[in-house]
Amino acid sequence: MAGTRLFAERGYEGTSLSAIAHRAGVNKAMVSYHFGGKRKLYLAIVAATFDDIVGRAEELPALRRPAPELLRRLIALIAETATRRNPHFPVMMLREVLAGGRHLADGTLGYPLRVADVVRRIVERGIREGAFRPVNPLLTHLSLIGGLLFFFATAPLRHRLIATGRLGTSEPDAADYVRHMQDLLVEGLLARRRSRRGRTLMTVS
Amino acid sequence: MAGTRLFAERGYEGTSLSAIAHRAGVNKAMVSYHFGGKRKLYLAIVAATFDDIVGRAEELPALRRPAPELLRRLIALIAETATRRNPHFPVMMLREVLAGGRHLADGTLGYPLRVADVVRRIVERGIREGAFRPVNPLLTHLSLIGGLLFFFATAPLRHRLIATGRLGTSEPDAADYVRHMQDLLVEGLLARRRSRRGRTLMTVS
DNA sequence: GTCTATAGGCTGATAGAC
DNA sequence: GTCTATCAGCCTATAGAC
Repeated sequence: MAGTRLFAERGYEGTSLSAIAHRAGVNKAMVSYHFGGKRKLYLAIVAATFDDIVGRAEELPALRRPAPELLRRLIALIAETATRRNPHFPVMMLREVLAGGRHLADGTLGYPLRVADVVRRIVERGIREGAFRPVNPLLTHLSLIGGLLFFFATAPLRHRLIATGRLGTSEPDAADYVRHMQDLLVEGLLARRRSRRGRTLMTVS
Repeated sequence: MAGTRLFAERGYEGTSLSAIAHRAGVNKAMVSYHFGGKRKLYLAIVAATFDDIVGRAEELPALRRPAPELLRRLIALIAETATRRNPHFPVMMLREVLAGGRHLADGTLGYPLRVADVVRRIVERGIREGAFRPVNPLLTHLSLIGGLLFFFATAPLRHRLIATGRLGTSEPDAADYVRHMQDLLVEGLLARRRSRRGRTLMTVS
């Protein structure tokens, strides 16, 4: 889909039919003719983007593997989608949740819920099996997905900062970030005998 | 600033001067008169939003406290900003990094860098002191900030899903998420004798 | 199917009265 | 300072030729 990149880079309102038609090498009347207008084109792109990743993620809980391994697999799966299958997925997803689903029909709105459900099933299995400490699955989901989407969605900004010599390092490797998130989550959720948890510090003096 | 909420909810291109003027109860000619146009108004709002949180975060490394505590404080500080000082900060920040800094002048572009630098200094101190395992500070920064911004920026979507009865639970408490992120990060970065790390699983069969 | 031409509306900016 | 009126430009959608 030609408009995917434009919608990802500039958002729904920031992208005009003229720009899409120009990039696709056709006339802008063609876009309305084939997709029924800008809104319908956008919805088709979002659905195609989310369907792939959510469908693949939902296959994971059926595997009879230990929860920590499933969590590692889910992280790798999302990263593989973001790097190879559809580089625009993280930005599209973040743009949609930022909009609060204002653009979306009810069916499309459920995609984030389905991902949250996959994480919930994996985390609850890990707690049941004694591998994870008793942690809130929804909060785990939010930190996991948030950390992953943020990494891939901010790649263009990092490239710009690197090009102007303002980011000390070079672009971190996606595989390194996958390992980082896998280790952070699995180590951070691990059940232990003597926990050091309990310090809140919500108040900042 | 009256336009803050509109820019946060609908983005730069999705917000018109007419809408801002209407919400502020003035004429749209007034907005251009006082701020010099839509772009300058937006830049002023972004700068005001980022200045507060970045400035406060940069005071942390000067404190002579253990690194894990500083990390907990940083998380609490960002959450306090997002809940009490400026509820629109997470969405504004995410929108800007998604745009790759396209809207921003060079000075404003540096705000994310300054937050990353605070995390880097805390993490490097933790490694030096033997509290943290040798972890990449930039990757730590990305997972930390990504997880935090995602939680607060997705609150409107969650409210909508809860209102239509599609999210099983009620809205999670912000203080609970702060504790979750504090525990996840500090536990996940903790130095241990026998590490279980090393499984990559980047390839998903 | 693919194009050009155009309609009708909204945008941001500004001139000018008060 | 604050307003109304207006400008030129862009937007999406579509009618109609081929």
